[in-house]
Amino acid sequence: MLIATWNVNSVRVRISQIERLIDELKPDVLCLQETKVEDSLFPKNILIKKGYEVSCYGQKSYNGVALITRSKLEDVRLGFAGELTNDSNVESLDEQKRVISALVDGIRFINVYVPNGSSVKSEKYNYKLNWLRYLKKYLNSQSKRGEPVCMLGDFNIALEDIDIHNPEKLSGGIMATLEERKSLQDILSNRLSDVFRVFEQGTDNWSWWDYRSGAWARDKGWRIDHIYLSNDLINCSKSSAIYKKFRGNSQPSDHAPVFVDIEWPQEEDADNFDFYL
DNA sequence: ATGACTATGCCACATAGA
Repeated sequence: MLIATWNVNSVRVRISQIERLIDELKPDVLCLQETKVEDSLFPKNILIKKGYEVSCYGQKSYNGVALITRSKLEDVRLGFAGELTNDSNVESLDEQKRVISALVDGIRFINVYVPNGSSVKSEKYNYKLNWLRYLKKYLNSQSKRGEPVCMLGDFNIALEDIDIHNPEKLSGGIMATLEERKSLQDILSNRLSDVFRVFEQGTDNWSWWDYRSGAWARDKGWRIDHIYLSNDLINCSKSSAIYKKFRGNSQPSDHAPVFVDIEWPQEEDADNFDFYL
């Protein structure tokens, strides 16, 4: 099962590139962030014609997330309210459309677009930290169902210094403060792992390059787009990579797609298979 | 360097991104 996440920075501007990604990789699950469009204007039909189901949760101009899947989308949950049904505070948080989840082939996909935070001194930084507190509540609530989990998207946090091209200068700033990193680690705790790091331990693996200052040409990026798998799924992972070439497209998103390939559904006797060869 | 690009909304620049 091939799973991909991509911050497209406008689904309408990027739709032909999304089609190309689908034709090239044929992902089973594609999660988009920053779709920047209200649901009635989301270009669903193009994707349906390619054999996909689409569920989107968006708004005009800003934010917006979507799930695009080959298999049936089940138990779709929109916003924090979709999971935290008894929390009256989530209504105002959901004014920004940043989280959608669904069951696909028995896996709970949680597609998130974490707020950027602007700068550490900004009020938006507090909004980000509060949003992360609710993401933890969300995970705590959904984990009671015992579903295998794939939480993925644009986290707007570089977890380690090796995830930033210039940690000496940028560590401690927005997307790389101790507070943000601890918040995300706290959400992951012992239940979710960054699957990219199972296959690649080095630096210089970026998923986002600023449009400005020739960041792409100079390869000065950050790795802020992540795929987290629960322990049962980590054992099924076969590969994970950043599809860097899409950042080199003409009129690109500033993010590249990230994907993971997992063995799913699991082979019945996978452990014994080698024995019989 | 409170900058640089890019997208949106409503057609002028302001806002947001990261």
